[in-house]
Amino acid sequence: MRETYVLIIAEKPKAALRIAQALEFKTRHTLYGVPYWVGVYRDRKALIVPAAGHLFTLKAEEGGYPVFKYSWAPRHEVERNSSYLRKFFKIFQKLSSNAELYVNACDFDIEGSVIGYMIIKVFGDERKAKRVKFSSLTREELRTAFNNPHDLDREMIEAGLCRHELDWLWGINVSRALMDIYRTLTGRRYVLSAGRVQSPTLMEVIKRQVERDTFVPVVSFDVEVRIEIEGKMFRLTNRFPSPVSKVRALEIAKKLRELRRLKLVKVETSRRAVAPPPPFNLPDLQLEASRIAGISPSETLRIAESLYLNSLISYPRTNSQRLPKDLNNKAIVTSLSKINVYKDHCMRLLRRPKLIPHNGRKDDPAHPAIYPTGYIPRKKLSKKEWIIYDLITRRYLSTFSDPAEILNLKYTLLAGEYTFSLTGQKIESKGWIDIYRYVQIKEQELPSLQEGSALDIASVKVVKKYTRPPPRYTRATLLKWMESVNIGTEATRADILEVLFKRGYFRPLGNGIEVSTLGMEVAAILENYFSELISIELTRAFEMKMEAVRLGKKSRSEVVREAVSILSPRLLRIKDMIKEHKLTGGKVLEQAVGRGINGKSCVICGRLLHRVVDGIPLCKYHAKAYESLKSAYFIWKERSDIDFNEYLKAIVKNKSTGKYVKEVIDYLMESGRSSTNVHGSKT
DNA sequence: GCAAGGTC
Repeated sequence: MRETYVLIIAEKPKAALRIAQALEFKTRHTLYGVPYWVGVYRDRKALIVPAAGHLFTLKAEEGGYPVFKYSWAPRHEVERNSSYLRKFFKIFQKLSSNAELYVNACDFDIEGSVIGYMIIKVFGDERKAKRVKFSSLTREELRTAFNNPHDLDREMIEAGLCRHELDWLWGINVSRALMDIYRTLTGRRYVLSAGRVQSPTLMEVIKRQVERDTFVPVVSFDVEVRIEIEGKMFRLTNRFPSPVSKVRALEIAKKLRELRRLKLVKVETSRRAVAPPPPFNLPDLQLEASRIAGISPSETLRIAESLYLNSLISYPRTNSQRLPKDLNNKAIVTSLSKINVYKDHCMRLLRRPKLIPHNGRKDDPAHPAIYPTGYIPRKKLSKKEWIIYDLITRRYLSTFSDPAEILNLKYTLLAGEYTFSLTGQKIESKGWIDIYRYVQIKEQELPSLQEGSALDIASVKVVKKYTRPPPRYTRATLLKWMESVNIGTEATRADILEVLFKRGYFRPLGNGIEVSTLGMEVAAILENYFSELISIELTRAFEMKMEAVRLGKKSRSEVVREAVSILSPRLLRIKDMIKEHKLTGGKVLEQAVGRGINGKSCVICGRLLHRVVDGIPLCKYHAKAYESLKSAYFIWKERSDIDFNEYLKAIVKNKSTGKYVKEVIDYLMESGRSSTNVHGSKT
């Protein structure tokens, strides 16, 4: 009889190594190029074999849509660029035949449950399977987990399978429907897509873009007072409510000019300590790499991945801002001191009795914050690899460093009933900023003045200010938004953004993102026919259903049936619409994507008519722009008393004015409506 | 070909 053994399934090679170390499995073998470890577990021979994430995926059983038939298939057979998975598939195929027991030791989350379960289901025996549960890969936790193996976590597996199925059902069906619509409209095949994460992200960027494009800057007036001390001019900060209107601002300016002098009524100094930032999690790293070096989030992940595979940094796909408790920071810092640029700072740190990191709040059950391993790069890193490595290392070193000490000096000045302040700021000790030098603290030195002294007002100016639209999204800020609403994961967000570019929904515009006409049209279809898919609420609903499945309160098939019952009629409705479009040679689909049709279009852009405002037929964007234009005029008039025509002229040349607003103004001017006060009375 | 989720 052949010797049998326990087969321990790890999620990835790195985890397999850590488990092997914790369980003291000393023998390392390789099969098909995949490492595995042999040792003794609970008095039995055991093997620890790694997967590489999901080895199986869902595959459609038929073309067309609605499609509700799918099955699990090996990923290397289904997906392009997944051939590296073949060797992992083969090692489980080979080593499963003599296994007497299977232990799923993948990360303790729903995906880990699925990764291990699918291997057991395909190659092994579900009846002879156990699950170990640990939330970090530390020796103590792993040993405890392996000493307390649980039965297979059925509900968790069901929840995981359910997540896969729901994402697949929505994603594949809606994508296929979109492609069908565009093939009918244009006669050409485009790859289009929609999904639980990508579609709400598209909508968010559109929302912001429409806000910007329909934005009308609002004017306000303020006074600016300057004083001159020792030949230098200083602008004072007003400590009284802004006058807002032109009349009021002129009044205040006049009074201040008459008063001519200010009295220094209070001198305050204060010291502020700015604590070092926490070590990086992936979103923070992506944001900083973008801010400092202009590297996109997906490229940052790719580079971090390669640094990780070369053992230079720890696991990068983490949301944690906390370093592991048992990390030997002294050894790492000692090692980093061999790299010239870090030498001095490392030496300073090493003189301390203890290195205590300034950990952040965010945590991740599976992995700690990103840190350099102390391993010195053997080959020369590429320029960008070095930037990322350097960022991570400096951030890591800074987190043990002293706070930055900032000295503030504040003067409070009085002229009549008006209070002003003037503040200076000086860095007294740089602390962590010395090593993490990407943080700028503005310094302003003030001449020293005595309380009670009188100062001449050098100038009083009435200034015009305008409100500004919210900024355009960039890859980095959009990634941060996804994180804030909790859609996608550390590993997938950046890739999903790239998908939106690849589909042609997004285009780069400067540093920012612009949504294309195609993106807007796809969004229109989603809004009209699959409204659930465009809000993050679908994710929330998924989460609640997963939770119900995980608690055994609902079955997977029940949840899947619900999804099918929502999707099915809508998909059929799309099919009907396409049929009707073809039959009538009609405009059905044009309307569905928001394009105007005969007698129902915007006079400005030709998009689908939304509303007739003041006798002008407008699409939803120009209608919104027109409304903003009208309501902002009330405020403008109150603050600066100009007529509508002057107002339009001022708005049209303001660079914050949205493009739809400018188009509305052009239309009003050309059609001769601008001289008519939109509120009814002639100007 | 289409999702989102793991990881090389």
